[in-house]
Amino acid sequence: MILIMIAAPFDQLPAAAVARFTCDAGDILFRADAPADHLIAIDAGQLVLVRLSPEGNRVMIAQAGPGQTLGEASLFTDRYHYDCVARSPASGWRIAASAIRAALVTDPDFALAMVQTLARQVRTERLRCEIMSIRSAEARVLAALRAFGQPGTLTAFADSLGLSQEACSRAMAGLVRHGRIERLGRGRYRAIGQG
Amino acid sequence: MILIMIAAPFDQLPAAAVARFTCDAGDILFRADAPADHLIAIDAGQLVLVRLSPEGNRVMIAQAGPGQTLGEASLFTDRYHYDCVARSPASGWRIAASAIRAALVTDPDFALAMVQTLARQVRTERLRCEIMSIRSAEARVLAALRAFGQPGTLTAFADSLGLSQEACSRAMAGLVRHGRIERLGRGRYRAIGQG
DNA sequence: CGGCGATCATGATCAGAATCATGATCGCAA
DNA sequence: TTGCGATCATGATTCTGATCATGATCGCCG
Repeated sequence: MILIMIAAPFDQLPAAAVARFTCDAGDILFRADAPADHLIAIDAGQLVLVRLSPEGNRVMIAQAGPGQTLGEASLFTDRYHYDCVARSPASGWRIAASAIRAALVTDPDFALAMVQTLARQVRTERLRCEIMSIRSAEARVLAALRAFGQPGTLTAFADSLGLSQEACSRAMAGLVRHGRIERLGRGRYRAIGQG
Repeated sequence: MILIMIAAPFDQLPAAAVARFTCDAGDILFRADAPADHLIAIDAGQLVLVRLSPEGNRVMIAQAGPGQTLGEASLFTDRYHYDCVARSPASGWRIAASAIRAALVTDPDFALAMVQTLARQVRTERLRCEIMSIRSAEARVLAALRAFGQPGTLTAFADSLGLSQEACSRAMAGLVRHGRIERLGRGRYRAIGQG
């Protein structure tokens, strides 16, 4: 038998509240305007939230990988506000929003852990907003590398910063020249002195 | 007697857990490495979190205004990691972290309200990120006006979008010309068909 | 009322990012 | 191994927004 652990705080929920999923790149986990009845915890792969801007452009809201969750807002709204799409083959858990709401009022430990998870998410999103308000491409890329590292491809990284792939690539090259970051390989970079 | 309401969910806490504060621009609400024993709910003004970068520059981590909270990390860590500084005259409440932790495990309604508040903040910040990734100044301003309206001055609005004041003003003028938004007065605009 | 600082509007110029174009490199699969 | 599509790197050009400069308008207070 294979045991696959589900990440905190959802390991405290009854087994009936969670369902395993696996998917391929391009699969849609949920769509905007669909009933928001579950959130998603990722074990492997990369998922992204995308939304169409009024002009019809696809805009990335967030990208998440192993250990992260998407769709927390579904707990208190009745419809999703964005599409959740797999960027690569991925697996994880769908967690019933109703079970989470129930556990919040009956399980103090779960409530504490849930608040902690959400507080971290707020902090991360605020940080992303501040980074995106940095004008210079090099400074923005450096700040993002220090804060989050480079989770996926260079193109996806550029998207998440509101930069074109070319501007991001050039900024990386400049930062390497100035000794602020190191190049791990083609399209893979890391801030100096970080894991 | 003057009654000043404290925002949900903190209105459910005992009175001893909250303390009113007012401060001037530049005042420091808490410092990095100080004991993290409270979080801050803002009634008026703008507060920012700043940290020193490896180069020694002051880097803004987050900014928050009326209705938002700062310092949620105090719930789970024993020291602050950033300075909290007032960018303008501000007022609000200091809320004891210990009281929040206690209420989370003893008061199911409070736990629900707290999670709801945080989930909404996550959604709002994600929306901000989405809007900031819109390239065109006019499209970005239009999206922000539709999503949030224009809360304060034009300059502050421009800042929150990562635009210069001049670019924002020009974008507003262009949107008015194209009939997408209406001008309520000098420096005050609104998306067509919104309150 | 008149003065003054803050905010907004707008023109001119410039820097830098987007875009277009092209070649290099990688990963995967036949 | 070879071929091919995806990704990355980089040059050339365009164009948008930042910046600088200036004037207009507003709110406030004496």
